[in-house]
This record gives sequence, C-alpha cells and structure tokens, in this order.
Amino acid sequence: MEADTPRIEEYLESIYKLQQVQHPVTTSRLAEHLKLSPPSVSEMMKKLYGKGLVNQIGKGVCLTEEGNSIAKKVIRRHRLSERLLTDILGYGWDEVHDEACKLEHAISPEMEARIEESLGNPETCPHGYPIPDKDGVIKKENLRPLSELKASEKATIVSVFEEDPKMLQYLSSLGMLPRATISVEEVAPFGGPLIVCVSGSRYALGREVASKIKVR
Amino acid sequence: MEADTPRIEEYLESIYKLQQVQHPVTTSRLAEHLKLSPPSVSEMMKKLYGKGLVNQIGKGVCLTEEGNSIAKKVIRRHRLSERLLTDILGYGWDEVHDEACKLEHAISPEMEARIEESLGNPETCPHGYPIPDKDGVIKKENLRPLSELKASEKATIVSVFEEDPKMLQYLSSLGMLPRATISVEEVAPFGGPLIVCVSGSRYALGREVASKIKVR
DNA sequence: ACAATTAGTTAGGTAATCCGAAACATTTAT
DNA sequence: ATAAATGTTTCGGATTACCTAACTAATTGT
Repeated sequence: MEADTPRIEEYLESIYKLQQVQHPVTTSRLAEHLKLSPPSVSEMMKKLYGKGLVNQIGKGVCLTEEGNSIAKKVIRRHRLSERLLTDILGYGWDEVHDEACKLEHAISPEMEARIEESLGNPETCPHGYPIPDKDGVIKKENLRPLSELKASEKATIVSVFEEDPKMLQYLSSLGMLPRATISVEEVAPFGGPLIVCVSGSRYALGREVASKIKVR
Repeated sequence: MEADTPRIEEYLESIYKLQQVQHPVTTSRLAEHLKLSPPSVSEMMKKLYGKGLVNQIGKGVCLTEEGNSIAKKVIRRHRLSERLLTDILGYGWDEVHDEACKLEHAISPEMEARIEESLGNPETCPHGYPIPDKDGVIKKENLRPLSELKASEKATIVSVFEEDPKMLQYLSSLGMLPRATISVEEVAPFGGPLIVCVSGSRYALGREVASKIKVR
C-alpha cells in the first residue's frame, strides 16, 4: 500500500520462496538464503510485522495476504526478466537467475507490460514456473515433486529449481527440462535415489534433487 | 579501480553531463540536477576527491581521467538500455530516459555485450548520442549546436537533448530528430529565435532549445 | 530432567546517504 | 567599498541496513 524501503521486496521474495518448502519460515533459514546475519533478519521481521506483511513473529513468519501479493509482483518481474534474457538476449536458462535478481528491481509496471507483450505473453519463466499476472495472481496447478512418484509412474516435467546454476546445467545436460517426459523405473528405499528414464536414457537421481523438479 | 558505494556512479554520470555544458561543475548545479541538497553534494564531492575521481574541490569540480572513464561506462549502459527499450520493447524515444536511469544500474558487463549484439551494434542512442565502446571510449566528432548556425546554413541533425520529454515530444512532432536535414532561414539578433526549415515547414526555434540540438 | 545444542533477540556499533540551520566565502550591485 | 545576494561548507541529526558479541529461549539427546 505505502512506501517501501528498498530491501523489503527482497525479503518478501525470499520469504515467499522459502515458504514453498518450509512453513513457516525461520529467521535462520532466511538469513542463510539472503546471506545476512540472523540479527539483521530479526530486525527486518519486526519491520515487516509492523507493516502487516508477515503475520507473526518469533516462531517463524508467514506472509500475510498483502505480503504475498507484493512478493508475487516481484516474482512476476523476476520471471519476465528471465524470459527477456533468454528469449531476446540469447542467455542460457542456467545463466539468468542472478541477472534477473538485479533486473527485477529496475522494472516499472509499464516496462513489465511491454516485456510481456513483446514476448508474446509467456505463461512461464524459462525454468517452468508460472508468471503471475499483473495483479500478482498465479493460476494454481497441483504439481507433485518428482521425488514423490512411485516406480513405473510416468510424468511430464513442469519446472526445475532455478537457483543453483550447476544443478540446472547438469539436469539440462540430461535432457530433464520443462516439457520433457520422465518415467520412474525404480525407487530405492530409505530416501535413496530414483532410477528415472528420460528420452531413452536411464539415470540415478538423488531424492534431494528430485524434490526440486515438479511434474504433472 | 576499487569498490564503489552505490551512489558514486550516479554522481559521476551527472557531473559528466553537466560538464558538457559548464566547466567546471558547481555544487549547486549538481544538487539541482540530482535533486539533492547542496550539503549532500558537497559531502560526496569530498569522497569523490578522496578517491581521485574529481580533480579539485571548492571552485567546482572536473572529472579526472578515471572519473571520466567510469562515467562513460555508465553512459554506455544508459544508452544501450535506451536502445533496448525503443528497438525491442517498442518504447517511444521520448519515454526512455527515465526508465534507462534505473536500468543502467542493473546491467552486467555480460548483459551489456548481449544487448549490443542483439541490437546489431548500434552506434548511438535513440536521441543520437554515441554509445561508448566497452572500455568507455567515444569516437569524438566535432558537432555544433544548432544555435550557432548562421542564416542560410544547412545541416543534418545528429542529436537531441534527451532529459526533457516534453521538449523531445515537441521536436519530434516537428520532425526535428536525428538524421533530419535542417536549414536556417533567418537568425534573430540579440539571442532571439532561429527561423528554421525542416522538410518543407518553417518554425521559429528559441535559442535555448536550439543549443540542445547538435548538428553536423 | 537437564545439559548440550540450536535458534532468536537485544544491545551496541558502523557506514552510507540524506537533511536543515547556520557559518563562512564569494560575487554583484549600487 | 560595502551591503545584499548567492554559493559552499560545517555541524548536528536522522534513517536504513548491516554487523558482532552476548544473552535468552527453545529443542533435543540421553
């Protein structure tokens, strides 16, 4: 609603992302993700709470309606930036995350609309995540992490976690990218790897990595 | 050479621009251009002087070699951003300056190179100013302001001052943009207007405005 | 249960960047 | 030449956002 100090968007974006994985988001995880000290984060949480952007304080935080809405607008700019970088400037999909982190804070609503239009209204970022509309609304689809598939299940990859370029490059080299068909041959017990099959080749995929791949 | 606090680039860019017009650049003009108070600027000048980016202090400042070089790298990013906005995102040339002011601080050397390549190595920004190369070097051409032309002289418009969208729109509507041919019919004495002719139409142009148009 | 570990907050401090008020310096005009 | 106007810097103060060290609270292992 009102004036943001510049960092707030960055915090909200991080909280949003961590929230996908862990609910609520703890101070220390946030500090780790933002590469800041816990006291810095703790202090900012008080500010966010004061502005009504997070709903509690102390035992981890969750975004409020408003916090969520702001976060999704930032994420919209991030994902549009990524598409600009890949589709127009020729970047590889494993190179765009960090650049987009800077760009997302330099993009006006006007520019947002123009990027969207110039790109032909893309639905997702290069990693398969949906691009929120201009009001921050995401059409929610019920996706499963690859790690939850049972043996002999077949699925289509929808998104791949973007923040680790090394992992992206690796998965990309195996052909595990959005829209690829993947089938699970075998699931090792006790959190062991999945044996998966992508376009004819068989690979062992750690459960940790598999949980970062969403399928439909 | 070393770590910049974030504002430094912005100051250097402003100093560079004002320097084109007035040598050396005074505290108050800088404050005006940056929309800051004179004390703020005065303080920063001490810092710039300490870092060897300006060559004196007190009676206005001039950029040193190094200050100039940094400024031109910022200007390169600014002008490449402007071209990205007009050529790829479909902005009008009168709309891009302010957007580019934000973008220029979010562009990595890598992205700089990719924009340049994607745009086909443009030589100038949409307003006709040259884009410095990646080392900040500008091929210098000896241009005259339109205001210095004598009656019955003919010239080609090379650049039009970018920072006043209203003026840009006005000049644009008259067809006074880079590469247009302009001839001077009459020059009123005592700093009065020039009567100029552009593609068949005759206009009276204030000396002040004419000085913001560079011709060859 | 309680010691050890882990997580979170408080306290105190630093650095960058801005401001207004007032002091100083310079220019300009009479 | 000097008073008014203009320009610049000094001073004290505010804000934001970060840090380390120390303290407190919560969890966990045995």
